[in-house]
Amino acid sequence: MSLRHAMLGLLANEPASGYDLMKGFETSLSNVWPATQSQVYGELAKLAKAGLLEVSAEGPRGRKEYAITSDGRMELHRWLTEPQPDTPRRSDALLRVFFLNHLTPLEAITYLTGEAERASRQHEALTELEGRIDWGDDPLSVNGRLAFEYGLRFTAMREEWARWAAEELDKTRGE
Amino acid sequence: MSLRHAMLGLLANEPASGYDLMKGFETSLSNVWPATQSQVYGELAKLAKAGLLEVSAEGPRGRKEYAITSDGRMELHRWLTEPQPDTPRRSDALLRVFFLNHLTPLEAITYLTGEAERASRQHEALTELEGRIDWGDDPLSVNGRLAFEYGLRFTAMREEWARWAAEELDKTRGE
DNA sequence: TCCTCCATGTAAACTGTTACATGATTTG
DNA sequence: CAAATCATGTAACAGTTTACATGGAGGA
Repeated sequence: MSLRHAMLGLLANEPASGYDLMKGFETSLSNVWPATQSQVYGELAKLAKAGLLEVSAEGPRGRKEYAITSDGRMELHRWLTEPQPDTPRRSDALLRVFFLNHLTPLEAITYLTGEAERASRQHEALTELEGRIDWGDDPLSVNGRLAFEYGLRFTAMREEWARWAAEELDKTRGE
Repeated sequence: MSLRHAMLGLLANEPASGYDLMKGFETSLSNVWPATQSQVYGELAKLAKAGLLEVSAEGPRGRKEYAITSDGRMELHRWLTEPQPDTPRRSDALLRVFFLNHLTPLEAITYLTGEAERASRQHEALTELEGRIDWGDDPLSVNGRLAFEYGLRFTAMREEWARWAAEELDKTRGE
């Protein structure tokens, strides 16, 4: 149910078309809340119908620029400040860990070192991306940096854990 | 698409009914792959139809016990060893971070310290749970311990990050 | 003219959540 | 006999993904 809030958040900075929003989802938000074009256009219509957005301008090629309404801002604020539940999240990667005993010890260790490498690659990709981004003083940059740091810490943690887990299995294997 | 693999994984240890599986989803797998009763019964039927499971026994109250077939084991093995993509994951919590500039600095800091507290509570809940579990030598325990350690590291990382981020915002606020 | 980018939408399939509905068996 | 537990299923709805479908505008 957060796609709508991602869209409200982007439109709270400036009015934009569905096409413009897609660029936001493909770049800054791609690691946090990916969305498809189908979803975005569908949700724009729903949000406009609900009065949280309105068409603020029309351009060539049927372009419709949407702006957030004051109801939309209220909803965004409500979402940002509502009490958060302690959410359990799904994880493919961890699910596999539960069933590692159905592999040979060697295969299991291969899986875990693979995980470590994936995390490491993601960490590197983030570091590289961080260097390429032109960080400014604008709000999206300030918040983007916080999210970035989260990504760095998360990938580092995952790599360390996977290496540790592989070693644990390796120990057991010897017995 | 991993519900089916969670079910195959559980049934690869021992045959079970839908009701039995639900206990697995509510306990060991609850933090990794929650599932509802509706899903489980529906998927059992599909898996049986696809030949990955078969009804191995029937009991009182219409109980049907399912066992994994060799096709099912092959599919489980394939899933465990297939190359993993570097998956982007959705995160409500991080999405909010991107839009923190639409709150007052004080509200934003409140959000982040709230995040820290949630992470801390989850960490404590895990530590407490770890003590209560009767860890054995069975495969689920061995792998469960690895997953547990992941949870502990993850919640610790999240708390540290949120405290750091709150401080960052606090610095900016002073300027 | 051709290619790329801009731009919007619809339809089908799948996954997941919540609520509803039913009834047998065991235990206190 | 009442309550808890065992046990299975269906229906409606919400969110996501993939594929399809169309066409205008601008630049080389």
